Amino acid sequence: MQTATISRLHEHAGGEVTIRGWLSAKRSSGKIRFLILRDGTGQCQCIVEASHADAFETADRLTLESSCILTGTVRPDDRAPGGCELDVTGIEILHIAEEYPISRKAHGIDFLMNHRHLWLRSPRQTAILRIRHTIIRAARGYFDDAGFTLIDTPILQPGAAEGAATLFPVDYFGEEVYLAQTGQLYLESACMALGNVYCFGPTFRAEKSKTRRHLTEFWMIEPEITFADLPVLRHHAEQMTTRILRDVLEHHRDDLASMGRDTAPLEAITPPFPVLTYTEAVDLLHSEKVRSWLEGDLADKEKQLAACREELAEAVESLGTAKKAWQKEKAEQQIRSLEEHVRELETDIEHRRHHMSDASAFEWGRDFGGDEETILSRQFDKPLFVTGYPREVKAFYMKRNGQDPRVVENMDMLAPEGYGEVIGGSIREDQLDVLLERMKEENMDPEPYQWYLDLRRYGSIPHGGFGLGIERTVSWMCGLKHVRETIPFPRLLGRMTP
RNA sequence: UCCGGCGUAGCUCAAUGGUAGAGCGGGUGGCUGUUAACCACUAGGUUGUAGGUUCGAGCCCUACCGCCGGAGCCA
Repeated sequence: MQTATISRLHEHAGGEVTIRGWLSAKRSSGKIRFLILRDGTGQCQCIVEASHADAFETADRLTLESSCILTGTVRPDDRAPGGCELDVTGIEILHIAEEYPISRKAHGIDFLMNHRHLWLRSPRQTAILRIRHTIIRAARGYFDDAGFTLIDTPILQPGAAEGAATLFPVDYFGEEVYLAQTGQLYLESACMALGNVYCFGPTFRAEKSKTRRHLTEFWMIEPEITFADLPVLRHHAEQMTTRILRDVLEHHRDDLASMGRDTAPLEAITPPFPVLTYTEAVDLLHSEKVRSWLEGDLADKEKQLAACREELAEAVESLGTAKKAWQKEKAEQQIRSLEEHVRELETDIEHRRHHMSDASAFEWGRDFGGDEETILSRQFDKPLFVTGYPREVKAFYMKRNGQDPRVVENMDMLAPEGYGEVIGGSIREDQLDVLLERMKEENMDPEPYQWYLDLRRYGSIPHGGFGLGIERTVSWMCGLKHVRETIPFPRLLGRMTP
């Protein structure tokens, strides 16, 4: 007797095997029972006929999410979702589950988040988490293959690398320290020892942001590259992104399809990616091209809204003709989701009206907000690099541009389809006096940074790096509306459990 | 922090200021190929909390709590 995983069940066609897992669904019809077993590798429909009296009786005792061991014969069958079925001859119960709170019907987000530990078992969530794994492996694989050394940077840190207002304080034996918001400063040190390095770990931001793009705890992969200039940084960002796209598309066709992700926009992405300087981006925002695009986009949305309202009217009508209670319920559910869609489109349209005035009125020197990012990235069907932001809106360690001292040598990479910033990076300021001057401008006390400044005292070199936000990347690849589904246990403003 | 919306059965939601309901899920029974199966029966409620208005409040008013959406903030 062989034990098999569901994903490899087809290899045992005709043979007798044992599979172990959880009951994810059960249907019955007279003298036949259909058990859908889930084992983490896949789902399999298992048939129990009354002729196997023991198994048949046991099948009736299984509740949703009960764990069990099934023995039976593997039979390829087109009627089965996975292509294979198991004709069950024996059932061993491991545990009879209590009434499972998550049904196959609709649930609200609050309920699902409160049951995140169980919600993870649903097919959509497992698909997302598998893709997350592939993205992390691809990103790390890219740097591993390119000869980078993995460096683990500390999570407990004495001070701020970015704005101090967004740090989580921790009581460290009576001293206030902070959770890391980047590994960068430490990574720069390691870079001077080992050459090209990268870190991968959690980072923490105490921003009171309640948006679909923010978590208070999220994961970043950050390379730091010796003797680099901006084109080198962009090259690595581009190649890493391409590698991630390739691996996700190669290994997750089914997962992406199961969550309704249209892969065409992902497949269309090939290097090179477009590049704009900040100044060019501001000009683009002011341009006739963007103005007419915004108008066209607004018209599109209004058309969608009209269509959606029409659909809503039809749904209301079908509610009137529904006979069965469940048909009525279904129609009501459809109406609710359409109403939600209408509301979404209405706020979208309102935002776009603001966009039009905001874009033309955008002043050089301001940082781009979500709106500007969205407009810019929507002009391209590939990720967009924006480089050379004004010094004032960027961090102290970014290298000043030699030709134009108003801007720094930085880059953001904005994902297409409105997903916004997924990568931020820069060349680091490598001159001690310039760095000190910059810290003074920011009212920073150089004392706690002496160790960091040492890197500019003992063999300073040009170098730079960037950070890729894992959750935003997962959200983009999966086509999700919110990053809360991209991490197993999201930490959000006002949500800590489970 | 600000603006808006919501809070009713385990879940998703109904209910002109006038007897709290449906579907799903649970339970019981039926059906030999089901795909969110279906059919019948059944149990299940301090309407977020605390006040107020009213003959009467799930519904109106006030405060608070919670969640959602958006803004601000944000490598």
